[in-house]
Amino acid sequence: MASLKYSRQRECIKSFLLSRYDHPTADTIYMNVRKEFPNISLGTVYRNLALLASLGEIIKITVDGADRFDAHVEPHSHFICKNCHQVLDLHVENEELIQAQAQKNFPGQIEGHVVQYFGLCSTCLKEQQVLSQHAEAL
Amino acid sequence: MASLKYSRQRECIKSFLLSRYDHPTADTIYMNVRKEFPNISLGTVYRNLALLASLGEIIKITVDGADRFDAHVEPHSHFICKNCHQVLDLHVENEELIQAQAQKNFPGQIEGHVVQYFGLCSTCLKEQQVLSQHAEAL
DNA sequence: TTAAGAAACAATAATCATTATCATTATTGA
DNA sequence: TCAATAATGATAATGATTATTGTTTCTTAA
Repeated sequence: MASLKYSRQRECIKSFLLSRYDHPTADTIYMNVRKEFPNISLGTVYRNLALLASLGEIIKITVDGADRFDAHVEPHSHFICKNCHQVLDLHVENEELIQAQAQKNFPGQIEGHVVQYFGLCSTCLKEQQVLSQHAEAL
Repeated sequence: MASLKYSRQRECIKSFLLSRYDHPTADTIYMNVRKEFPNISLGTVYRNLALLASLGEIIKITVDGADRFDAHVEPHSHFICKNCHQVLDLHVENEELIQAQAQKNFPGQIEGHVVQYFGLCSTCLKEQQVLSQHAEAL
């Protein structure tokens, strides 16, 4: 019961995600998987993303707007640019220590944590600097 | 232009949020504010929540499901129970240090961060322990 | 005080992301 | 090969949020 059957669509979704490091949304995944399966439906994409996430084979990243997905499951954090909204990986040394620290004050059982950082990515930072130089010049 | 006008509805939304520590959703806020303003519309609630958040007077918490709101803006983190889905406050000593740590490896400009912890709250933890004792007894 | 302009309102339609339904197709194990 | 059943594609439904519209309420300055 509840046994899992192979599906080529699911395989394709997972291998697409493994090839990407930019945390695509369900819609982006849909657009790309359609190159190989022109008739795949968006519902199938969502269904398989939920299944893969429940198996721990991918990670769902809940952010403002549409959820994003990542097949690279080694622990790491994410940086979200408030200007261009791209999601970048960010590995922080010893970040996991905060969980033990948090557990000290907390009567429940902490099983995991996620950290999201916000700000300007290097590209948008440069753009902003250029703009402020222009403003100075006036 | 773009000056802010007082509104009793906005005041009511904010004072309701100040009275609560359980991070209600827009819908919960709507239900409660209706006690004082029976004709208020859900759109007004959303509009004012967005406005207050942009002013920094409240915080929007993006979680799975509906967004939640918090008028207690002192830095603190949140714990989300994976069983009952309630959101609890959690203050972690020195948590802010991870942001400097993260900046070390990152070429952009990190301006903020949020941490969410997951697991079982103390109530659900106890329930689960009772259940597993019953299972042992069989 | 009152008329003009601006901001906020209530009501509701529209949008967007996601989930559910259902008839059909694909996979798997006997 | 064939029966059992999981997965699919198409599409309807849902839930959260945003946008639109016409009306009301403030504010301000004549």
